[in-house]
Amino acid sequence: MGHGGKKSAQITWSEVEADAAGECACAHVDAIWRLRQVFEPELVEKGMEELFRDEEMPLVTTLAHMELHGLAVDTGTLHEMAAVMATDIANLEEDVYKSVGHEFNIGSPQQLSQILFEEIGLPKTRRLKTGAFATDKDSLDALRGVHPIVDLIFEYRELAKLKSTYLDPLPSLVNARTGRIHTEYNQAGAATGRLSSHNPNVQNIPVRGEAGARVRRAFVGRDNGPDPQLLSADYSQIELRIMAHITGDPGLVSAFENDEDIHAATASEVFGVPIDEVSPEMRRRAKVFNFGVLYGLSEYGLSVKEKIPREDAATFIRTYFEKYPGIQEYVSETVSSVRMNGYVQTLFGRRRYIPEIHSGNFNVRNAAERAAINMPVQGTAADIIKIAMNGLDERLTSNGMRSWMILQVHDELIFECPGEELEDVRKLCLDIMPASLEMKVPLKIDTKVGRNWGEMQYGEAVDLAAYG
DNA sequence: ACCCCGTGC
DNA sequence: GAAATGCACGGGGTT
Repeated sequence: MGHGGKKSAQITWSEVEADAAGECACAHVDAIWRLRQVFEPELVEKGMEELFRDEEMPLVTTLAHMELHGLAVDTGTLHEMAAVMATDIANLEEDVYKSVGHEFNIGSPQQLSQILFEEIGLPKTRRLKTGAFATDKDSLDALRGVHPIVDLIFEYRELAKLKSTYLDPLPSLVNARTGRIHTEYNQAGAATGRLSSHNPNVQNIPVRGEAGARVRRAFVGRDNGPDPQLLSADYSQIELRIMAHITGDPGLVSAFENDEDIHAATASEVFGVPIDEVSPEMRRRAKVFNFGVLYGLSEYGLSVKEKIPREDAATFIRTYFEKYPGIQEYVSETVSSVRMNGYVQTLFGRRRYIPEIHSGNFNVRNAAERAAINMPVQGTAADIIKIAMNGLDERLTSNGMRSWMILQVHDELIFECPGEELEDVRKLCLDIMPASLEMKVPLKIDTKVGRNWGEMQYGEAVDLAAYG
């Protein structure tokens, strides 16, 4: 919904004369009808009319319901947090200036580079296009412990980011009439078929870290009372399950069929130990492999990220593909297919054209290959949740329920429910969400409930009676 | 308008 | 031999 643009200096419909508005609306309808004459045959020819008719068109209504209903935020909490954070940030700035000997703009990457690497003389990082040295997280991570200013920068950045991106803008996005936040979803914003969200972007609200979790707690149920009113249902490991389904790789499929911890199972395979002897470090590393393969991670990228010799990274990747040969096959077949056809597609026929695959530029071409490898997986996940959203919206409406689907965060749906409907909505989710696609592996749904988005407890474990 | 950086999945 | 993990949005600095 919405026009999806970032910003526009337009007047609103309420300021337009009724006659002029009618004229304009008719012109739109006429234009859309003529566009249909052009695009409908193309959809048919490409085998995408079902995707369009049964998935995307119903989603227009579903998203409209979500946007119009909106969600409640506790603006009091946001304002308090912003005030506390302002003094924390001021104190950190003072500490930084004292450490350097003078004031400067910590938020300016150029000035910060000058201070850290020229004035203080810290070991230089990679050079940016601008000539300055990189001050991003990974670069500064290597300098922790070298000088006390590094930790101060990290603390400053964390708080400044949260305040400027979330705490300060959110209260002003509360609609005066509804008292709620009404994000706009862009249905055709992402090249893979994912949704995007803006005004505000509800798909990148912090979740990690103590300060970040506090921001999430400001997203509350309608009454903002002690009783849980929010229900979250998310697809567990949906992209790796799709990878298992597409590739049919026996190791991956059997891990999911047996409901194993997938990263532990991968660690067990790659490191050659029984699954109950997998150490936390081995599991963490296997998780990097599993996510890396979805994005086309290279041996160089792995060696940098894991701080291991390139040869070791190469060995890991080779072993990984030996254990999951179906994945290796998928990667090479996808790349040759995109070269041949010029596009890749999801299991529902959604296409992404990638002309850069023929680029003469090595970098551009490699990036195109990685995008091609990722799209069918990420895009099929997007199709699956979109179809589920339509089913859920339809059922919530036809059942006459008072619960609302209010948020989508790629693999997660959030509902605002009267307490007595929580259990019914959970059952609807468990019923509908896995049903979008018949797969070689189960689609698993985890559910949580809570009084706000930051304090959610896993479904089965929660005794709803305890909440009265 | 672009760059850098950081948040989410 | 290059560059080196996919998809978004937003704040703030700089030009």
